[in-house]
Amino acid sequence: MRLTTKGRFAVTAMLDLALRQAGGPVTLAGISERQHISLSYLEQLFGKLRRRELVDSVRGPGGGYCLARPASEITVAAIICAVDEPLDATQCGGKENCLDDKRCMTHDLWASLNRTIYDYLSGITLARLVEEQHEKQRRKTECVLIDQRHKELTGAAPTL
Amino acid sequence: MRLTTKGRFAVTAMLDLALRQAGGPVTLAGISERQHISLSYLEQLFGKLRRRELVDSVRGPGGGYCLARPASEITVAAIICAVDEPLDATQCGGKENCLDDKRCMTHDLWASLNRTIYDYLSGITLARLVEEQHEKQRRKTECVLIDQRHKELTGAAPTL
DNA sequence: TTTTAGTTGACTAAAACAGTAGGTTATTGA
DNA sequence: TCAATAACCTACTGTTTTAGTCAACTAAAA
Repeated sequence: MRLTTKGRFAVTAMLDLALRQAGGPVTLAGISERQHISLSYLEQLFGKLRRRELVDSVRGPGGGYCLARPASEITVAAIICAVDEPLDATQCGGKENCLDDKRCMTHDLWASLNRTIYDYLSGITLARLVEEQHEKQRRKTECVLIDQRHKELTGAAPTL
Repeated sequence: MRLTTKGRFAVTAMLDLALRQAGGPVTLAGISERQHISLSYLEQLFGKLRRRELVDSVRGPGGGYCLARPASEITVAAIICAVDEPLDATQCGGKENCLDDKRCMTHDLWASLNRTIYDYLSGITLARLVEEQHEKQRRKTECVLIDQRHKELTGAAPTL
């Protein structure tokens, strides 16, 4: 499993989508604006995400993309694998033809590393990321409320 | 932390070095031949490894490279970080200037992912890889001996 | 039928990857 | 002292990936 910025873009975009899909299909133009990812690049990424059936598309006005499955069934690993297509892992592609009297030391190392990363990312769903995001939002709101209350008590006019 | 084949080359080369350094400095030419990595590419990689003080060099005939520290104190993470220089992690480089009213969702995700991978690779030392390699060798030798013994018992001439 | 928005393909600049070429310096040992 | 060895260094090459642009097209809604 390769780890580059491409995967991060895809995850960021999917998270944005997950956070907003309650209000119907989400347009790439919107994601592009909010997350500062070029529209055309998003088009490429979502082409792959659609082919891997992680998202569904709706054309025409009011259209956009929705998650093809519940957010709880979409993992970060799946997203990264979808866009980072050649998940080259051990050079010899799992086969042990990297031999030459030594049979490719580090083969086991990379296979194992790959597994660890994949397992970790397979355990993280979009649903969980959404929840964390909401949690963060909640904490922020709380601070604002406490701040307002404090100002009321100390006689200052509450800020709009 | 980025994960590409470059890091794998470096780890493979360092493992080769660790396995042979008992017999004095190891030449890049030797590593190049055994591991099928181009000599000039190795020179680039070892330039970085030397600057990060993971290896020491000895010039002149009989020279080569040695580990700068005991193999038990050199981790795979250190090797990868040494050659994959820009260990760009969260785009915003750890700072939270990726804000824009949302403060870069996925920031936490990537920081956390990065940590997981780094921690995993920090737990793997060259010494452990060397040990695993020896273990593998031992098993292979065992098989050969058993095979010879079997042939002796069944009357076949032992193979040279 | 015009607007919206996805779909596709070709193309591009810049960076990273992997390797090449050609030189220099330091050390050894003949 | 001189030749061989091997590290060291710089610049250059070709390929792939990254990130993005552009233009044409299709489906659906208003």
